[in-house]
Amino acid sequence: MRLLRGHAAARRRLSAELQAEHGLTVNDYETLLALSQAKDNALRRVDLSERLQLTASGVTRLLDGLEACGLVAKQTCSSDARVTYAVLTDAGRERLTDASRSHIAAVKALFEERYSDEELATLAALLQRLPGAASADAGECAA
Amino acid sequence: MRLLRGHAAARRRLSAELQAEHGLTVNDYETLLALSQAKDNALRRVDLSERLQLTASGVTRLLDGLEACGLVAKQTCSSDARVTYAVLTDAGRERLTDASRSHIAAVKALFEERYSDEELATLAALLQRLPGAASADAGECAA
DNA sequence: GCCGTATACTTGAGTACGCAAGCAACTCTA
DNA sequence: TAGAGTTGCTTGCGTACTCAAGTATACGGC
Repeated sequence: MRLLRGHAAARRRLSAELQAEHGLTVNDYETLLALSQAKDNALRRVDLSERLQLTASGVTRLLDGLEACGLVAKQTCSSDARVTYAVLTDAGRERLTDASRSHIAAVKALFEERYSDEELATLAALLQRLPGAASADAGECAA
Repeated sequence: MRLLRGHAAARRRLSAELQAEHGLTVNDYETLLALSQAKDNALRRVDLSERLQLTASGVTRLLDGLEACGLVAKQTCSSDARVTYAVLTDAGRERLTDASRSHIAAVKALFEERYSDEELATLAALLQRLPGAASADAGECAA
């Protein structure tokens, strides 16, 4: 547990940068990223909660915020009236692009400050096995 | 970032177990553990916040709870009137001992579920370099 | 076609933090 | 020894979650 504790500090640091420069939290950012990578730029709330490792209610409120900012929009599902998709708006895509540059650089810096390329690869391979770690990692420089 | 996301899930799982069985959060547990390892079973709030990677206010409120339960007590510092030590009470030590058995087993299980001994060692060595990761790890089976 | 169960989502209440601001005690400078 | 800065800690307020409970829709068996 203690070994994983640095995570909180790292995350906070990245979140603060993202917040200050683009008005996004890490979860906001990753939501936009997930949507940008998804088919039709849309995802069900359930799938987002899986990906972000949040509960359904967490996702509801996260999206509330992003919807209020106009970065994502709701969209109903024609085949299942229970689901509402979150879709990336143009504003959302734009914000993501803006944020990506500095965020990716920040993540890279954080890790390269401490690890060699080889070590990073090892870390990535191992951490991938923790519960909830997703597989692909494009757009986030393998971190 | 995504690679570290499993951390949240793992932590939640451990915290839930600890909570259900012993009425402690992970931070409660680690506070007791830190005190038990400290000289005279006492630590300054500042040192706890460093070790737990919390802000000073977080520590204040964390200790509020533990003090209310009688697991730690306040103690003034003779040489510096600003500092108040947190000291482990007998009840606190007892609770820690109780909780340790199942918690250590749970942590062990969580990691061994996913990693070999060798991989664990590698992981430990690498993660130790993240900001805020402490060095020694006795009493927590290297996780 | 109806009933039980499962799924998708929202809402209310509670919690564990962080940040900013404040106070008191210490230390350094001159 | 007076001020200026620093350090240790607490408090008020905001936020991002969680869990439990509720609603609405879907779907399988009979």
